[in-house]
Amino acid sequence: MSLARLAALLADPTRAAFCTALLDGRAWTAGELARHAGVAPSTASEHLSRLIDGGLLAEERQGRHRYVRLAGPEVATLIEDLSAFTPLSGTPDGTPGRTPGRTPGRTPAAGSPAPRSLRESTRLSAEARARTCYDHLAGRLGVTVGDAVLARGLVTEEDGPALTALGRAWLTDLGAELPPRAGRPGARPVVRTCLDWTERRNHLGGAFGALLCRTALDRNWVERIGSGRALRVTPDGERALRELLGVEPLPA
Amino acid sequence: MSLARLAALLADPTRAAFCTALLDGRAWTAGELARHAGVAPSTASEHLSRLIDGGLLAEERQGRHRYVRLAGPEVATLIEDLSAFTPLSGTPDGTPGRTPGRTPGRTPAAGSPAPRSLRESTRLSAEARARTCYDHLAGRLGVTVGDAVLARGLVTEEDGPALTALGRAWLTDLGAELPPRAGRPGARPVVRTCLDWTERRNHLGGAFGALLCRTALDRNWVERIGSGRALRVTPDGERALRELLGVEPLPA
DNA sequence: GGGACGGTTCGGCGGGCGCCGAAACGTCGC
DNA sequence: GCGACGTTTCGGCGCCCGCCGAACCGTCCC
Repeated sequence: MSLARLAALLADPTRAAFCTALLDGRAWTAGELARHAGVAPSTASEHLSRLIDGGLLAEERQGRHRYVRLAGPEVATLIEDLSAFTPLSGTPDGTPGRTPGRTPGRTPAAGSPAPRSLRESTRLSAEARARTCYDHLAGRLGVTVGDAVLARGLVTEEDGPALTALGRAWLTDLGAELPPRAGRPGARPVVRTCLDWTERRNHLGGAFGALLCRTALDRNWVERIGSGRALRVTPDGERALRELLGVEPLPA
Repeated sequence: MSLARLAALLADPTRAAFCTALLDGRAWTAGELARHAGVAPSTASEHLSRLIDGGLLAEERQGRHRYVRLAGPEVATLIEDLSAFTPLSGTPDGTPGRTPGRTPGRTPAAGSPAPRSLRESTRLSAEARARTCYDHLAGRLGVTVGDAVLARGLVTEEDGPALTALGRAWLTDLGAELPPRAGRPGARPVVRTCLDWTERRNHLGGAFGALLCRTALDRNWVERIGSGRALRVTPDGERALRELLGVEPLPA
């Protein structure tokens, strides 16, 4: 596959919307994505097949459902990198911001294009507070954690972001382990900064960021609310944040 | 600009070919690019305008020439990242590998599509030996230098590639200076590994890689040959390589 | 000044592709 | 078994866009 073919996969507004939505790291059904992007199910089906063929998405069939998710962290990184390049990417709420007047019946103006399970405003404020960004933490929670690991010297930003010896010890104490090849050239970097859409500041990505998020979910420090990417910090989570990172209750 | 619009800029084989060619870090004229891609000058002109509007390319007009180059290192990184994603990108010689039979008269089969100043085979072997990759060194020279800085401990790959204290001292001795903001989040990383097309191994990119390349050109350790990206190591350069990095004369 | 040359603008053409609706298929639940 | 539902396949439509050649403009050089 050539560079042009790869880019062409992302060059369609509908497919781009799919990928952006899937950046939350979860598996969506074909129908959900179709409603989200405001296209017919048949259209969505074709787009998904192309994205899967191209290796950007992975599918998992369950009964009459077709679940689909990003093929891996590299894909998420790629899409983030591309998105970071768009000077004024979309509206503040994260909607991709479709070009007006492409095809009749596709303007997202009247009514929310795809009501999900939480009411729109509730969902947005919940996501601004805490959410997943592919496989790590984002929103105010994300940048708060990012600031904390930096302030406590677990991560340094000298010569590019990296985990310190202190950070490695901290992980060991925590009982969490990085994948063996993390950080090796070609493999996933240990620490990556990822621009946060809502906060307009960096939060923590990479293998370390993913490990933190997974640990937090495993130990029930955070839990999913609704069907989207929004998270809630549990009481256990608040305690862990305070004890492990010196983070206060968390800004509401 | 949305993600889709950005991707659309790279989604055309001709525009992709332009960007790939410009990855050598030099400024090309519109006509050179047109011949290189095998399209009419008028077609190239339109493509260039779109790429410039999109912020991927920068132009510099000189007399009746329109020189054009990548807008910055971020663009080069972006294109490299995307290229790294294509499993079997192009033919071994680095030609983008156009999809066959798109439009009559565009098949690159018969004859070299755009003879540049060196004969094709000469050019290819020269480029395999030493060339620029955007603004840093590539080819056998590039990976050799990359290996050397790693072996001498100037760069480490623990927790992601980074310059060591030894490396900083080495730079100071050399009288070379990194840009002040290099490595800060959002700015250009100090050390980046970049997959070498010909060697299929990593060479040195990032601000450090660019600094080395610029220094080498400034001090006449390497010089351009031909009008392409190929480089030749000068006698001064061989001496510098030996004394500064312990690299032997350089594989022919 | 005049011719050569690089680049641009404009019309016009053709193909690709994204869209939909209708019909069909498979699964699930009653 | 039957209807509901999620998904897919197929035809058909319309637009977008990449291509070219012709004409034109500005620069360079003799």
